[in-house]
Parts: sequence; structure tokens; C-alpha cells
Amino acid sequence: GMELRDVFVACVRSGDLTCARRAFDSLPERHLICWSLLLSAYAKRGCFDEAKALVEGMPEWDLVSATTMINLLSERGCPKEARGVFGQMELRNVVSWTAMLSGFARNGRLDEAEAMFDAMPERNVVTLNSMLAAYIQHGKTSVAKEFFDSAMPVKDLVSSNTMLSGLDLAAAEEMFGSMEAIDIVSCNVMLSAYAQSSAADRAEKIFESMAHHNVVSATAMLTAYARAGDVE
RNA sequence: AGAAUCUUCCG
Repeated sequence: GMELRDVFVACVRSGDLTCARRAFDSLPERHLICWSLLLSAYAKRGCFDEAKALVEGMPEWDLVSATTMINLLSERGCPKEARGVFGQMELRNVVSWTAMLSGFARNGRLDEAEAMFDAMPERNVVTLNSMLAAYIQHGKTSVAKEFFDSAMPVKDLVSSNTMLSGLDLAAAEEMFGSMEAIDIVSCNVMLSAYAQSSAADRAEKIFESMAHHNVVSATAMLTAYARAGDVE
């Protein structure tokens, strides 16, 4: 049957955090995973005050909840505090290391992101993608290209989309044309590149070729029209 | 049942 815990999980999934909180407060047993799930939901929605209050009552921590906290602090622009949490963790894994890497990068600290990358005992494709994104976020296009071509033993579609997003229009068109697999994000990257160049006509061609669109596709397309002067 | 990476705008 339906238990309170299922109600709680359903509320979190539906995005109704007020309902989730009520269900959470009514739970007879609050497993660590429930605390962690609610914390993660607050983090995703940017509800920092609620997250902070929740954290103050958290009876225990584990690898996953600590990693969520690293993300929360990084999103909040507190990489030093995130590092503090990381430093106090009993256990770390490739996810927590990668969260730190990404958090430093998002806070403009490329050298510390690189230091994390160099120091971590294990890397996976998400780690590599995060490092690639860090270079691109910091405008290091040629470093990113070199990294993508020579330092990534494993790649996926996120890798390609990340690289694509860092290229100038001509290079992006060339890469896009040679990609063996593309998805909606790849197309959105191209829409955005065309929008930046006010090339609404070429953006339209991509848009019309897409099997599915989302809100990102739509706003990128509108931006292309606006920049081309076709929308007042 | 919970954590890390890519694209638009907003925050």
C-alpha cells in the first residue's frame, strides 16, 4: 500500500516541496535517504534557507548527502565552504571529487578545478566532461580542443555537445556536420550559435529539422529572430 | 527512494 514515505517521494518528484516538507515531518522514521532527497530538492530549486535549516537538523551524513552539500555551497558561490565539507568527509569518491572540480570551475577558479582534476585518484567520463566544460567556461577554447582531442580516453554525447558549445560558428558547423550522433542539446547548441550570429535563416533550418523541441530550443530560436531584427 | 558533467532565458 501507499505509505507516507511514498507520499513524500511523490511530492518531491512533483516539485511540491511544501507538501514534501509536510510529509517529511510526518514520517515515523526518517531514513538518511529522506533527508538527502529533501536536501537535494532544496538545492535544485535554490531554496538555500530551507536547505540550511534542514542541514541543522540532520542527524547523520554520508557520501551522497555531503556531495549534495558541496553542490549547494558551490551553487551558492561558496567554494571555500564546499572545500571545507569535502575536506571533512570520511569517504570520497569520483562523484564527490567531480562535484568539487565543477564547483571550483563554476566559481571562476580554473586553477583549483585543475588541481582537483590532477589530484583525484579516479576519473570517469563525467569528470572529463566537467574538466572540458571548465576550460570552455573560462574561454580556453584551444586548451579545450586539445583536451577533447588528446586527453579524453572516453567520451559521450555530452562531451561532444560541450566541445561544440565552445567553438566558433564555422568550427561548430563543421563539427556538427560530422557528428555521428546528435540529440536535442546538440541542436540547441547550434541554434544558440546561429542566434549569436544573428543567422535566423540557418537557425530555422536546424529548428525545422528537429524531431522534438523543448523550451531551450524555443527560446534560442526566438533569440535568433530577435537578433536578426524579425521580432519587435 | 538520495549525489557530480553539456545547450536558451531567468534567477
